[in-house]
Amino acid sequence: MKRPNSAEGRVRRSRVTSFDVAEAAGVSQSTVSRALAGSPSITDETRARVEAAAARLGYHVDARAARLRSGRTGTLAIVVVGRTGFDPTRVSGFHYALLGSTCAAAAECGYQSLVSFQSDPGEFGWNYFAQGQADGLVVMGTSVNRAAWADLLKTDPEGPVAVWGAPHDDGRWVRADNARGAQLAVERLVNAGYRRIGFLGTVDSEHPQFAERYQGYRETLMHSGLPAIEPFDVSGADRVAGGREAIERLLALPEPPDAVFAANDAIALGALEALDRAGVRVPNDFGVVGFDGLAAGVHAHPPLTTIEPDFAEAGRALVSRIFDPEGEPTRRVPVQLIERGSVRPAR
Amino acid sequence: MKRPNSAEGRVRRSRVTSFDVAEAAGVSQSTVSRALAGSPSITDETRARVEAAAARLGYHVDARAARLRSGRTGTLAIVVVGRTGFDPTRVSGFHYALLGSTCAAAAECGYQSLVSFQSDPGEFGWNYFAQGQADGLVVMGTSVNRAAWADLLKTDPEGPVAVWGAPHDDGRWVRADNARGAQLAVERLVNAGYRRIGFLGTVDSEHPQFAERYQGYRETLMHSGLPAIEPFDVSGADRVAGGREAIERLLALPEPPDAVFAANDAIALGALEALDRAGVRVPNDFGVVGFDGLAAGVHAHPPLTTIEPDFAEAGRALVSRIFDPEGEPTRRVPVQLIERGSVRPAR
DNA sequence: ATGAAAGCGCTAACAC
DNA sequence: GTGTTAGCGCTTTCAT
Repeated sequence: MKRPNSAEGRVRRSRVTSFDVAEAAGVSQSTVSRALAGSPSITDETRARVEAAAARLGYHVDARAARLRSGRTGTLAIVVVGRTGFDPTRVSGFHYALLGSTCAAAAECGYQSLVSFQSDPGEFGWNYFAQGQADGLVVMGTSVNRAAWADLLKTDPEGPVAVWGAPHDDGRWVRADNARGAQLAVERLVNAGYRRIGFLGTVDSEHPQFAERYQGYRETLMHSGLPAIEPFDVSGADRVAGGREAIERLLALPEPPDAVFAANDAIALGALEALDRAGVRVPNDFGVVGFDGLAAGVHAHPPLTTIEPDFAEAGRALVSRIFDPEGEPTRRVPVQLIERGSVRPAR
Repeated sequence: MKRPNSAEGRVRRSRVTSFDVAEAAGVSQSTVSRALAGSPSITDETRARVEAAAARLGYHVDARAARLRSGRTGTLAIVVVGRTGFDPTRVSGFHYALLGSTCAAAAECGYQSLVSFQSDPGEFGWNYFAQGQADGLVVMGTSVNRAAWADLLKTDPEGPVAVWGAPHDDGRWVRADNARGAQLAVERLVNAGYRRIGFLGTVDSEHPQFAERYQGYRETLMHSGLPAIEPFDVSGADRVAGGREAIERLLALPEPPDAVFAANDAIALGALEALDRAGVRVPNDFGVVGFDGLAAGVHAHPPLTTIEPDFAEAGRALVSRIFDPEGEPTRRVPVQLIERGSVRPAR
């Protein structure tokens, strides 16, 4: 049994290698590798001996060597895209939750998660494949960072990629079931007896998620025989402020709505603030439903009723788009109405 | 120039290697390595030639090989510890913020972040060093997960470790400046004219952070000539519910306090709810200060005044404990009073 | 079912 | 300042 790694009889090897385990277990080094990798062609008895020896010596497979040799990394790269010019880690609670779920989903598949927060040109980097750092890439973040999404599209890393939040449809996206969410939200408002239901959020091609929610809002209202209203624009980076301002414009109308479906929870939270300030009683005189299931909504006044995507499923959908590209992976993540308190009881 | 990696003249190499770049640039492979690694012993002219060739061929250093050879990984492992029995990714916004800041701090030092969420025995794993997966380990999370912290202590991974949230003092901790935070909070309440100021939070050896905050609370009150009160216990996994219940007990007292410093924002948020429900007007008749700077506090009713640690510094402190163990790294992260609205103006 | 041998692509020690 | 050489520790053929 040759041991190319070191001369026999040295005082102390710095690291326990598979050769040490092989020697201790009385097998060859390749048997150690196979036994520990769970190869079916190894006797239970041999495997037990190898495992015992490994445990005794405190041996652990060196991931660096395993990766170099096998070409795989067992790692999923996750990039969280923030708003240009802002601290890249100050992303919304929604993206943190989605990040967590994606890490968990990766772990379920035996993958580790390499996480990076990026918001500015110059710090963009999707090059995980060429550098042998990951076997897959998930990019999630705000659609408003045009530069980041454009850069991703341009770079087009050659490896499996899944995306949440991109303003473009390049076939790698996973999204909430926005149509269904809008339907749940609007039906709930209708059933509560609100009669003029508005939509808070910018609707254009750069906000496909919002556009889908608006579309669902329109269709559901039509089915209910109620009028859909032109969306109240919420532009600007600060969604909360945007929600506030939208409500101010809305209340100044001759015939203001008596409820809104907000394109997301940040907008809804701003709306709640402005309504409170204007003395409008929520939910009695005005209903609000958000979208995202933000934790902050729990402590709002009143607590925000919202549409929450199934985060665990969202993580799994992103991961499965990458590691089971054959299977028909979910692109639409199921959503749920979370009753909290910004909509009065159904009639 | 030998190319052990492949016979010359093969049809197509699957991967561009440093040998290809060397050939294209007319230098040796090791010069390519040095040039791209930024070695100072390479001429600007040579480096330029190498970089041009690398760019032309689309070459990128293979991290797997570089790591195997150098023994380093350029990676920081970050473990987020959640509550036993709960979804490991449903951790508080505080820990998500700290996670983000730590990733950012690691990136500042040129390190990548390998993130993992762990909450249950059986899924614990701190073994990043033996497996050659990371050069450092940051563990952060809730002190209530006894099993996790005990397991970390027992396993004692042999490599640089830094910790936030552990109930034990093993010399690797980084924490908020809890004493200073408590002082800022209590002084603010005193200046607003509240006269019976309570503390919401369990104070025992398993909650060193809370104990430090209580200690700071006591000392500041003494300096102000006001009475300190025995802490209102907040046990149970759900801090928000705990805060609610603590307020109920507090209000039932013959001489209830007229303000509280809550050991953290979750407790404070629960307190705010219970006060609202009881018809106590905050901040006019009752002051509340929290701790953590939770985003949810912004939308509470009223918005929660709180003590916020400098997250960016917290991340840097954790990372520097690992990568500059020589320098005297910050163990106490500075805090700041964030005025929001749950304390009335100072007199 | 196991062993022998061949590298994965790079960094670093050593020469010059 | 650059070239030569020797592995890092493993997985994976290919034999047997």
